[in-house]
Amino acid sequence: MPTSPDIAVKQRRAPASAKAEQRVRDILRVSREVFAERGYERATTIEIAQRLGISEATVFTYFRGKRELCMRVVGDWYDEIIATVETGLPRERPLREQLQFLVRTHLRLFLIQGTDLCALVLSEGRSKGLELGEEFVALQRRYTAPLMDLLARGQASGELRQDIPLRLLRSLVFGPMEHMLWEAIITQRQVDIESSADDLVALLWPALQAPAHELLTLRRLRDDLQVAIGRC
Amino acid sequence: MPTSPDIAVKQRRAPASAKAEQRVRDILRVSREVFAERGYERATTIEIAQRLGISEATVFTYFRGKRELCMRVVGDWYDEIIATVETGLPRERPLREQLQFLVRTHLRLFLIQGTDLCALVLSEGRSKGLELGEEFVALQRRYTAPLMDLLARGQASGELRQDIPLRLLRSLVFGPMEHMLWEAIITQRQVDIESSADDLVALLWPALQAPAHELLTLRRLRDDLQVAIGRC
DNA sequence: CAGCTTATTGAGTTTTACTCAATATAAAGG
DNA sequence: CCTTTATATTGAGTAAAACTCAATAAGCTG
Repeated sequence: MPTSPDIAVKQRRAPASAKAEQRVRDILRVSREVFAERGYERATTIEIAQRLGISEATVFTYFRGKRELCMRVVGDWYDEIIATVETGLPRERPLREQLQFLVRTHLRLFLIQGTDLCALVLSEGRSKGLELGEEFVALQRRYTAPLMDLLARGQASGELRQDIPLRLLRSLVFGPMEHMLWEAIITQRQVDIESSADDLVALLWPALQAPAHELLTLRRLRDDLQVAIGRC
Repeated sequence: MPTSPDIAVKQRRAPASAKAEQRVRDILRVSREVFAERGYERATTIEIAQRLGISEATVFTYFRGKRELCMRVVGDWYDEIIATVETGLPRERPLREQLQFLVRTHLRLFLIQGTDLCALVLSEGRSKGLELGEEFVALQRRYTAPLMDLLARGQASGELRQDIPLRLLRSLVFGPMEHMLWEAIITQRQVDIESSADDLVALLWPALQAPAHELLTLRRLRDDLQVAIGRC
């Protein structure tokens, strides 16, 4: 359960003692359940407290408020995903495989957890992002870092097209994934994760690749050949 | 200000008289302003009432509640976008231009309106979609219909690849657009709409096209040639 | 055990969505 | 013009939920 201090929203009380730390962990654990089950609006601080058998006020001694609590829950979950991606990414393999790993892992983690938390992150992560903008932007940056790195390496090696800003390439990858996830949630459809991921990569790859050098080379070959044949 | 009755959320009181109709329009107009300025959570029914110089209770005689009011606001705005797209789409022009029109119009309408309403639609549209699921799904379907039609025509004519489900192609187009819009909102960056739209289309088009026949043909040519040269 | 720190909470306050019976306004009929 | 009836508006309230705080309990240390 990795908790990165750099994005951690400051709590009301610094959890000095072991007991306090345990409380914080407990509250976060139960909050994740409640937020996932009910969504942000319908989740109540009193329910979180009740499930732990503590007073509502205790929750507020450790967290500034409901919104901040939710951000911590979302942030911690992101951290788990980021860690999984960063450790598992096969950096020595071809770029396309790395992209495939990224997409697969992303979809799998979001959908396996159940669509509940996924919906929370996608919708609440957004609406709340506007208000605690700073922290959310930082989180988002760290979250997209592995992909950005991959894309940058691809551009540097000439394998990926360099005529489009990185930021747009990122949108091209994350946008469809989020759109797919959201669709899976609202239509309640069961999706085949692996094949959807592979389809998506198959679709994205030609768009990301440098506008076909191969094609240009081959065309020139053909034209030369025709000239040569003409001479005969 | 087109209001489509098929997705219109039923109001508390059927607006029989001209006066009632005017009230509904007034409330919707002001609600759009307030929701855009404040977002869903921070918008209050009392502020909407105050701006109109009426009692808060009046709002509730015409609308079942805050959520429903917000859905009407969002729905009406979507209707305007849908109407603009449907009337302006140049169906006789090449497919690529039609796609370009779609993307440009979409980005322009979302960003020109100011990012406020855009943020409301993107974030609240989502979180609230879960609860009033039915109507939202229907709205979404109508909203994506012009693109779906375009894609279907392209697949039928063989211009667009047929080995990927339509639904995924849709995600490929809408996903990045929403991602771009969202990024524009949270980073407060001013984007050049036209050039971003064109970049995006340039990026999407090769992905949507049928996997290059030309390329395959040329590769075969090259290989044959190498064999022939080997024989000499 | 005394004294100090830390943790917990009961009893509030405030805000806000939402209700409803009562009142004001407009329309229709004679 | 007055009465009746339908429609429109609202003041006064309820309920729920986030959040506060002074007071109390628990834990630790010398």
